[in-house]
Amino acid sequence: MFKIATWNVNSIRIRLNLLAKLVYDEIPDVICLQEVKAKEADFPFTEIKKLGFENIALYSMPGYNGVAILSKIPFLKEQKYTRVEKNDARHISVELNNGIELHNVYVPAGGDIPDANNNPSFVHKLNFIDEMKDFFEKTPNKKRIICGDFNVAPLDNDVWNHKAMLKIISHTPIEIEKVNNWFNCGKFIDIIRSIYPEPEKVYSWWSYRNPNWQTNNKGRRLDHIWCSPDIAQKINEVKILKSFRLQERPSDHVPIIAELEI
DNA sequence: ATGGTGGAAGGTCCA
Repeated sequence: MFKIATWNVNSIRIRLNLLAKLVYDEIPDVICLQEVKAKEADFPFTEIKKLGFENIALYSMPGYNGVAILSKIPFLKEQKYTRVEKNDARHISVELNNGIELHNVYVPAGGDIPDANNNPSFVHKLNFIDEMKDFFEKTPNKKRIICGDFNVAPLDNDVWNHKAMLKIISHTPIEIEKVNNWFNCGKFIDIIRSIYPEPEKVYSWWSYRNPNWQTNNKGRRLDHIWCSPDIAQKINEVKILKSFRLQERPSDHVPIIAELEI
């Protein structure tokens, strides 16, 4: 049995109490965090080790971005990746000693204007996704999990209104095409949708800017867990922990849990 | 019809 969590925490230091709740409630073996927003010297290694995660792989920078893998399972190897020629701290991987190669990815949000000619952030996002596809195409592996905040809601029911969202970054056709190319290059399985297939609406993020987020429920499924075909038939359970959005000082993303038999 | 909120920093930038 292998239990993995992925969560965009939007600052690890602010979210330590909720991280502890996640650990106590779900007892995951591995937690992938995005947007830790703390440089190495400010990262709460001691507190996280006290929660039972002795193995920590961190790729971070001051202020923005930053990804971490917290694990009860030792690492055989870890790697940080420079993406689109920026030391942006958005992609880290570890080889777990249970044979799984685990990638934790934070795809750029891409700004507000859905036009590559007028928005360098959007270009950066598109190039980032292309680079992910190239990377995974060139380095096939049969026991692989890729998870994180991809900042793209690829399916119609990953957003509250498919048609209304087509011009909103995270659901534009060009992003969806690129994410699909990435997805298809490894014949990956969308672990979340394998348990909650369309047309069910599935969201993992609700904007901070909407105080009525619960009533309006205009969420998006931006966070993903994919796996290679070899481990796909052994998915026991997937949970999207929406209650974390109701806690005091929540992240705008909620944790996602997947339990696999490996 | 632009703003709404949150976080890191201690300016504004980013989401």
